[in-house]
Amino acid sequence: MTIKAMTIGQVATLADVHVETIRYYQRLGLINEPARPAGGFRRYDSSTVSRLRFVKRSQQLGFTLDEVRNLLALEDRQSCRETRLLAEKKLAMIEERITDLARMRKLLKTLIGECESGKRPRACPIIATLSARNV
Amino acid sequence: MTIKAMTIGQVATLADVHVETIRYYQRLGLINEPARPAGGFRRYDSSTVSRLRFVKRSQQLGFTLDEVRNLLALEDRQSCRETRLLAEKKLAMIEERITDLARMRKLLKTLIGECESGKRPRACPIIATLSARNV
DNA sequence: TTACAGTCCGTACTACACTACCGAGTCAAG
DNA sequence: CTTGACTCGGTAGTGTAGTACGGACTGTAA
Repeated sequence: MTIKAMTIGQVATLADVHVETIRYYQRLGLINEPARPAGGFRRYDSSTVSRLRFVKRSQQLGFTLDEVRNLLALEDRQSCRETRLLAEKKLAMIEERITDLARMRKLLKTLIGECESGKRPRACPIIATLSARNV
Repeated sequence: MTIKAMTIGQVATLADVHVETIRYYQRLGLINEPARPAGGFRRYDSSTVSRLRFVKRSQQLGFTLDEVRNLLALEDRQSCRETRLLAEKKLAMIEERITDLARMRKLLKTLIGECESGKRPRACPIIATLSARNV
């Protein structure tokens, strides 16, 4: 629990983000901005680092920054139920996207397979399919 | 095979895209722009409609417009081998993306499951995981 | 002929998550 | 006390795929 007075650059290094990213998050209201002591540099403690890691982990789970803002609010309010609802919504979106991609994968595989096996000697099956009047 | 002299709006309707989209594709060089007859309106034939459908189908397969440009060039050159290579590259990208999403799905499911079963009575498991020092 | 829908052309704006750049100011080491 | 790295604050640009808008012009039907 090192709660030091760090500069923005040190926070950035610890959280493995760019300084500009921290400023950007501050503009978005994801990270709070300490008061500036009479023209000097702002000082941050390790809670900012934690907060940044929270954001990054949430992004890895597929949450947008807008959704992360909600998650952070829920963290503050300790609202487990609402958090779960958000997570369920995100899960549904991810599953939809996987279904889409699986469909693309299937068609691409079919086309590549036909190409390799040389089933259609004259025309390229991929181009032919893309040019077809109805798919 | 109706090869009429259509306006851009008619082409748009037939290809089920917006007029602005056609103009945008023309700027990108995906669709060629007929000469404008002395201040009048440009006229298009059905090959433009086919081309637009080619673009849309390619997008449905996950190709970006930049990649579609390549595909269109390959269509013109009838290069089956290069087309297949492009398709294989795209397939690999899609599979990678699916793997990523499957990982997200798994973690989200776990977290939601823990939340529902109330295994951890005090803290929300989702928030707790996002706040954790290491994931 | 006149009304009005459609076209032309350019610019600007949308979303998303940053990244780049600038001049001016500040902090810390030597 | 100087030097150099860092910070501040703001604006502007990136990539992707369009969408919106506005003024001027044109084509067509009544």
